[in-house]
Amino acid sequence: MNRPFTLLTWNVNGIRARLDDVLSFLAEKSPDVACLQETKCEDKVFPRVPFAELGYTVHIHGAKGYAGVATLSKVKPTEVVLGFRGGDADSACRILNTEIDGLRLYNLYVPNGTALGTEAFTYKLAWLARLKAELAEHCSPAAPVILCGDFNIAPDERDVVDPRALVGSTHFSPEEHAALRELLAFGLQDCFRKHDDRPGQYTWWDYRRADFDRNRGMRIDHVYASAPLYARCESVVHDKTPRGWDAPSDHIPVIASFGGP
DNA sequence: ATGACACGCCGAGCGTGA
Repeated sequence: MNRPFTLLTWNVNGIRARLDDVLSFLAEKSPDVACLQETKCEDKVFPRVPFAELGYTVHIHGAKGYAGVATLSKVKPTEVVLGFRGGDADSACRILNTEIDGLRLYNLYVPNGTALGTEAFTYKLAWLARLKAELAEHCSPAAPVILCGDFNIAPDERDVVDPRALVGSTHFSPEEHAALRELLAFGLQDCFRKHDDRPGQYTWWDYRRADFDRNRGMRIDHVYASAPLYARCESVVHDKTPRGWDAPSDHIPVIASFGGP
């Protein structure tokens, strides 16, 4: 991407349940690339056509009723990899790895982890370690690389309401923080924190207890960039507008803007 | 402390989410 571009990442919590929201948001913001998570549908029923009509090439990696990722781009990708490279297939449909106009873009839906001490939690940590290994083997931090999506980890105390209340809980454990640190040690930086050091800047709020109205959420949707792109990042916006629409996703869209090289 | 919302499974609660 040897020109300015914008990138959207959004956990939509069901693309069919959120189709009108996503289409109107894309039509208004017109990002060059859009990474969607939790599409929750098989590829054969993914609503490709309306996105194509907005000018996007559509790549999807989905499964029935659960998880699923989609990457939409105005420029057609030169490479598309579903899941991890090599080894067993990413049957959970959590990774869509594309190369778009020289940009290596990982659209990620990191496993939830459920609770500390569960198999799902072990899987989450192993999944992050495997991603780190793949980056080390196949990518260079000197190249333009972006990892974005729903990481299901709040990086630090500014990204949660009450750190003490989360002791022993998933999404904010020392183990998850270590796994994220290890992944980012590849050579990636948090684009949001380049521009904003305030606490309480969340991207997800539970539907229950009126948590959105009380701003009781977490910042778990992130855009991480390698040095050459981090330097070009001009803004990262958490757009709360769609959360005010009828029957919204529990996550809001995050839009990162990058200037020219 | 517990439960609280929502989605998609298919036609009712249930698994999952975070």
